[in-house]
Amino acid sequence: MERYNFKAIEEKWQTLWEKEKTFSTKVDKNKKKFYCLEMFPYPSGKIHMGHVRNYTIGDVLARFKALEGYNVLHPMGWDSFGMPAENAARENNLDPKTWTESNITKMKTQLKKLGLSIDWDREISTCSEDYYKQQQSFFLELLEKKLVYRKENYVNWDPVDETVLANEQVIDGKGWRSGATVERKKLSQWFFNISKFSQDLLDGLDGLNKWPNKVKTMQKNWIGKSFGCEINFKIEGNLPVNNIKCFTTRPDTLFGFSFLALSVDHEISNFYKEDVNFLKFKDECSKTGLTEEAIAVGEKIGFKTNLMAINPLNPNHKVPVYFANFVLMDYGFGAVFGCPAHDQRDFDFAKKYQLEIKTVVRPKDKDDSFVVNKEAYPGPGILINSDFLNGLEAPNNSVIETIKILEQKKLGKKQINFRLKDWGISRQRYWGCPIPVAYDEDGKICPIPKSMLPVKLPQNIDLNVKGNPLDNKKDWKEIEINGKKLTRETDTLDTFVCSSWYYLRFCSPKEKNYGFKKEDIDYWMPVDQYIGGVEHAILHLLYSRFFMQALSYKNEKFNLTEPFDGLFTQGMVCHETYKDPDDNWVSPEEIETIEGQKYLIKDKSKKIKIGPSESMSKSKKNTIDPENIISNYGADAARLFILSDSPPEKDVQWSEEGIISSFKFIQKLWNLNSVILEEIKKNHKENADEELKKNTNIFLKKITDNLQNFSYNKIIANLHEIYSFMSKEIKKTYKKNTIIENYQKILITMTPIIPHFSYECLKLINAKEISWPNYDESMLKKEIVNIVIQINGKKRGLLQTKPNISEENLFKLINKDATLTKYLKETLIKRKIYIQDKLMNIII
RNA sequence: GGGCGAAUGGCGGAACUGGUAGACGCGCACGACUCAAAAUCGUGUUUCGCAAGAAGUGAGAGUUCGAUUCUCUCUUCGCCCA
Repeated sequence: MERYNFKAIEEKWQTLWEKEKTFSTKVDKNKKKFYCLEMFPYPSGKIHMGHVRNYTIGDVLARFKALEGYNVLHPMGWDSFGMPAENAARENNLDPKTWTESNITKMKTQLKKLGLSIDWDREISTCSEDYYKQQQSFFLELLEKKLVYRKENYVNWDPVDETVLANEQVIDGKGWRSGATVERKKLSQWFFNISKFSQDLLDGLDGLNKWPNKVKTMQKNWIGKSFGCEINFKIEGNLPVNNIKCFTTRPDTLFGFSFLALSVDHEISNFYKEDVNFLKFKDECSKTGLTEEAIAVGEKIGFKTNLMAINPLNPNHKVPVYFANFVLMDYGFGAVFGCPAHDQRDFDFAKKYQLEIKTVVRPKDKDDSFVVNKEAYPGPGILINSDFLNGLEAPNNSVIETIKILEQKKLGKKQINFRLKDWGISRQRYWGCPIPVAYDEDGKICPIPKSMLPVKLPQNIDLNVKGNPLDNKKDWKEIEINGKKLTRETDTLDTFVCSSWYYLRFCSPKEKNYGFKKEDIDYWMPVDQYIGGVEHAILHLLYSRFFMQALSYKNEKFNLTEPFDGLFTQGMVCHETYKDPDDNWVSPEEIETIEGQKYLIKDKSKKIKIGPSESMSKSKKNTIDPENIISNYGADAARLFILSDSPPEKDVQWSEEGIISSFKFIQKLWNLNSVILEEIKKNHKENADEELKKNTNIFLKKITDNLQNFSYNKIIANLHEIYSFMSKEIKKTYKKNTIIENYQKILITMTPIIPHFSYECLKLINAKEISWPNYDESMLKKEIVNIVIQINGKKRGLLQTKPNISEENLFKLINKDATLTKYLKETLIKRKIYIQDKLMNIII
């Protein structure tokens, strides 16, 4: 038998699809649309297994929907701005554009080898002038609507490289490249006013029924709506300070108040500018780190002021005011009131500075003598030691009641607080979308006129200068508009901005006048199924949702609030990790297996230690190159395996055995195909029986259901089952038409998974019109059912009968069955439970 | 510390709304083909037991005629937030 030549066949079909533009799409109002989108890749130069998984999952869906008759939009593009290009360019002494574009070419070739049903005519790249021109125009639109603004903000500053670092570039407080200690520096930055939409973004989640709950919860927590109270504390002391405002979610614990804590950046710190001790303390704070996480694990330290804060509910109660490292300027007003008994941070702080710890909430199952001593009690309960608040149920009632009282006395007011902060979009880098504004001599913002867009990135840039390369490019920076001398903004936009609207661009990739065309959006949007990694569950998805809100805001023509109707988050691709005897990571390619033991190929005296399977990463050397896999086993085998071992939402373990097994399975299917082709030629006159039709029908139901539920791993099991059935069944004699008809249906269901192979086989049987085969509901009815017979809940036998047998008749059958009657002899039957066609449980 | 989720053979994983636990695959064992090996095909494979049978879905309880599935407590692991 001829071996399946995957190389020739895969290439043949890929060429054909490309030549005939099989997957190119147009708006067609007579057809129902389906927009299938996978998160577009960063063009690093090589695809990795994560891409293979992501795009295979999407492709299965896109192909399935197309066969079902939908007009499917399945595009691909490149998230092509960003730092790696700048770093690579610096290292290799070329420019980011060249590097990026050559990577795109390489990756496109690799992706095409996967046989994806992508409309490449719609390809977009965010670093193209064509794309960022439209982005700049959106920026100006948002600027007009006052959804973009400038403010001073702290950044991570690398004093050696003179550059701003992203949080992940700060490693142990040091710059990732220079190694210099990172400073906090105040810089004027651009912001999107995302917090304006906090409530809308929260409410929108309720309508997203096809999103995983997990992601919705994560977004909800990120937005972090909290209900509380703004309290204005009266202050006494040696400074001209009368009041300090603070926000709290627990005003009901005010009687347990024992200090007021301020952020070191609080405006009151201005009075301590010259205080050496305070400056020392401030320095100490920045050493322990100012991220919320560092604070939670680190020691709580404070700096005592001479101020006293007055408890608004009890004017005789005065407590000291501290600066404390665990208070952030970002939260509330940069001031919190401390109630040590019911907050662990406050508790730790109070212990350290010997402040009062007064219990004001008792758990419901304790009495009023309950006292907090070893650790704070943050749980629910009843208020105690709180004068007129005593007896209230905490926190629900007590918070509401306390706020009422504070409002009546004009000491505070109800407030909703959101954790979500405005989105800082300024980046001091070259390889990003230029922000289309300039400044006049007074520093006034002058938007670049739309007719002058795009503001192009300058070429021949020196990336080795300190700081932002654009800032050093004088001939670019200094411009003249309408005779006025201006200086360009040198910040570029965060790349998250590019990915916040790319799905709109796919609808109208070539539109010149605007980011998209209304009629295209009206037809294609929203994305019906968005597929990508869960690592983007918060930022990218939230930013995209915000972008829709922002574009729709005060816009009569465009009104789309949720971009992604369905969301699917796939799991990671993992692989075993290997180490040599000296504990160095070893890649799978450096290993040889001899009699079940793994050895280093270079030095076979060295035995390999097998570590746990972990997500593929270069640092652990457990990556597998998809290009090698495709050239050794073919795209179909790769697709088959990446889907087969685990449900798509969970992690999958890549293994040599697994890919080989998938490769072999395709060969088996090919052999079966040859047998079937022979059988068709024989032209039998009679049909063996109805088994083939019936089983094909059952198979169709299973596979259709599994496709709809993203149970792609079960589809592979279905394929194995139908293979095994067919290879036995084909030995019987069937009429030519019966074989072709059923086999064709089976082949069609295989096209989403292993398209090259299936289309080749379909061609060999001369299949013409290819659409998703429906199954016949009436044929699914069983003629014989297996009924489980349990005695006292234990399975004791299995009876085969026709469906719908009555309880009496079934019992008669049981009484004829010797293996069952032996359990029933001379005992009283107390009860019989009969589940139609499934089970009878006899209680004795 | 908080939130969410998970735990099933040697391994990856099935089991629809509570109703035959272990589909399908990997691995392993045996057999066929072969001088032999590889490849391929076939058979078997939860554990204990010769068998009849018994036990069995992280641990412990509960609800139920019946629990992998529902409830509670605990353990471990993962992810996110802090």
